Amino acid sequence: MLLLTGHYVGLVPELPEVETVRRQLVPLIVGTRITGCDAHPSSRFRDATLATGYRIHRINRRGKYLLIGLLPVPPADPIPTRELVIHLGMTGGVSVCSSPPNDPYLRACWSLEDGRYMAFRDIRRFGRLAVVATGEYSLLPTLHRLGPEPSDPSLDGAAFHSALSSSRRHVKTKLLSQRPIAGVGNIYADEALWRAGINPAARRVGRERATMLLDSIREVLGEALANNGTTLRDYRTPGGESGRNQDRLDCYGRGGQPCRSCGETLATRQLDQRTTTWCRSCQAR
DNA sequence: CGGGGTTCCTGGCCGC
DNA sequence: TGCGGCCAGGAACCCC
Repeated sequence: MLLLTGHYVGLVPELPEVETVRRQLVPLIVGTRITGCDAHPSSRFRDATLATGYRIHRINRRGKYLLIGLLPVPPADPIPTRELVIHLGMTGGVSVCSSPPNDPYLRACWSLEDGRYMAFRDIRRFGRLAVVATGEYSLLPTLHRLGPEPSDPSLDGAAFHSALSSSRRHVKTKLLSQRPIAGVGNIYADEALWRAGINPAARRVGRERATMLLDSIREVLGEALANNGTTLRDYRTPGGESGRNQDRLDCYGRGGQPCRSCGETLATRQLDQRTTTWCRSCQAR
């Protein structure tokens, strides 16, 4: 029987979805030792085998990256801890199951000491994983230079405004870069910009509006997390439920439909190679 | 070092 | 019904 945690198909996992997966995984695998691994030969996945022999002692998250803490067995001194870093990409998902999965999209499968398996499946292979020395992220440039977590109390309006002011790129593109703040992808960028009334193509955002945008990002991500994430197609939690946030989206995916604030038809266009939906009236330049 | 463009993938969907 | 073509999209990567 397959127990799925974060089995995403056609969904872009952003911070709330990755955090949902993290919370589901903690009680299932923390404390367990990895005894073996089969991995897809692609450089995106073959590092999975390097986790063999380690014990999983914690699961953290930074932005959209899952950070699975590994302790050597037996413990060494000093302890050379490592981390299994997983990015779900667009269609990646992690599952824990009691028999070997038979799945054409399986990219890595770790056997656990208690006879279970942890599997990473990823239809489109946009995900990737790596095993690194703890905190050593130089081979993962986006993680290496990742902005603060939305929950970071030191991230205030002034700091966010400063981070947004360091270049003249479109504000939405800066959000997607993961530099001003970690974990925002296309869905929640559109949602937060709509809520804050900021045009996605703005290149300068004043101090006051930057504070509003930061508040909107925190609200949007928090509400999505409370709803177990956004399901656009086939995401299922271990109990087989969908996330519930897709019904709450006000902007993303609603191009051509009326703005829920003013009634104007929402517009859609490509902005820096990303589909972008916004309200020409509420989010005027 | 920043920014712009390209690439990786495949199921789902649309139109003929 | 079948099929070609297009779309979604995070982040690495390459080049200027």
